[in-house]
Amino acid sequence: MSISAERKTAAERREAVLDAALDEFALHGLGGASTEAIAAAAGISQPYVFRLFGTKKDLFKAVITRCFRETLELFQRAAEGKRGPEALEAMGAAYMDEMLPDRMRLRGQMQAYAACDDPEIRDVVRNGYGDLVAYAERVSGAGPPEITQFFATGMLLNVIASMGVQDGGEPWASRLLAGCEKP
Amino acid sequence: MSISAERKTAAERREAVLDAALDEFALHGLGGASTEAIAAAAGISQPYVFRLFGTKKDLFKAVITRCFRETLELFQRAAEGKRGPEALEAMGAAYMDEMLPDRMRLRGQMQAYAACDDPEIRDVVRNGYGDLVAYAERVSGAGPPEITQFFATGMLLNVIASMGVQDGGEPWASRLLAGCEKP
DNA sequence: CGACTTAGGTAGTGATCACTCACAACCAAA
DNA sequence: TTTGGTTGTGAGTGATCACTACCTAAGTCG
Repeated sequence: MSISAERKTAAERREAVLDAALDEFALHGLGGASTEAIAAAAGISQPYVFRLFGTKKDLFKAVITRCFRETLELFQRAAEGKRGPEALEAMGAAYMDEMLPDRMRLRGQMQAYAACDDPEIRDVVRNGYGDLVAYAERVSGAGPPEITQFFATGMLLNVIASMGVQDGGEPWASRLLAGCEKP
Repeated sequence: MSISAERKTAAERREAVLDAALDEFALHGLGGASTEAIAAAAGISQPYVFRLFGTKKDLFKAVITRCFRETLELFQRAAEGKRGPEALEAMGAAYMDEMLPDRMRLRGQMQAYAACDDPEIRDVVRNGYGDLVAYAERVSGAGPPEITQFFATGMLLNVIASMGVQDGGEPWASRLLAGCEKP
């Protein structure tokens, strides 16, 4: 090491790389992201990124896997002790409060959907999203119309946030957002 | 030219490049797309792509601009002569029939949302999407709850198609799709 | 036939890319 | 103190990248 920075466990480094990679992938996508930039942001050398994750695509998969897992945990925390429609409502509120403000996570999610042409990535996304749907169905006991509406609204919110029109600048966006509240 | 292929007008070449670029961008994103591949698919040399469009990003913007315009035209054709809720319904049906099967257009759309960190691209996407919303509101006369549901459902369909789970392979996806039909 | 515009190519630019290899420094246990 | 696993880097590798400078051939019009 250059000046002998402190040694950390590989697990800690992996977390740091995942954090840095989320930002880089979120901003530039799988193809546009630079492993050099990820390494620099994580505070390690670029070869060590490959030592820890093997491949850029593998790193991407690890990032979105963690992302989906954290979203599922967010849902679980929000719905804890609740059942039926109010569980769904709590999950939606938690999503709006904690997920939507996190621009990097949001963009990272969009990059994951966009990269679904690759079969390996598609599998990760499928599993992650499927788990979210399964959990929502199970904890709420709701059927197609409500569950679909729940996830459709979430998807629209993602895109609105991606476009950055959630701050009242565009009247049509404000109207779309108003329609997201349950009647 | 190598063997003297036929000369075309610049406008024709531009269309060919836009077609090729849609595929390439849809599959690999803005950062991951190769102008070399686009040129090859369009049947011209790579420098001529730059002569016609200036920059890779400019080409990307041109692709998504055309994409949004064609979607708007699809809506207009579907809603022709109709007003109120049945206009919205016709637009939704047209979207499912003509847009969803076109995987490249779908993925291209997702790539556009994903690339919205760039302000120039964000502007194009904002305008394109805003036009769609404005038209839907105007022709249907509907307010926030219906319009929001319309676009939220469309967004969910895009993602389901991106994940490739619309063919009945995943039960949870089939349930989500079932919820997309109007009650 | 020239003169001018437009369509299109060849050849190359430096930069950046993901990824590899060999090696070094640290730490723990025998 | 040696030994061996773990953490980490320096220095490259060829490939590919977006983009440019310059040239040529084809149509068009006098």
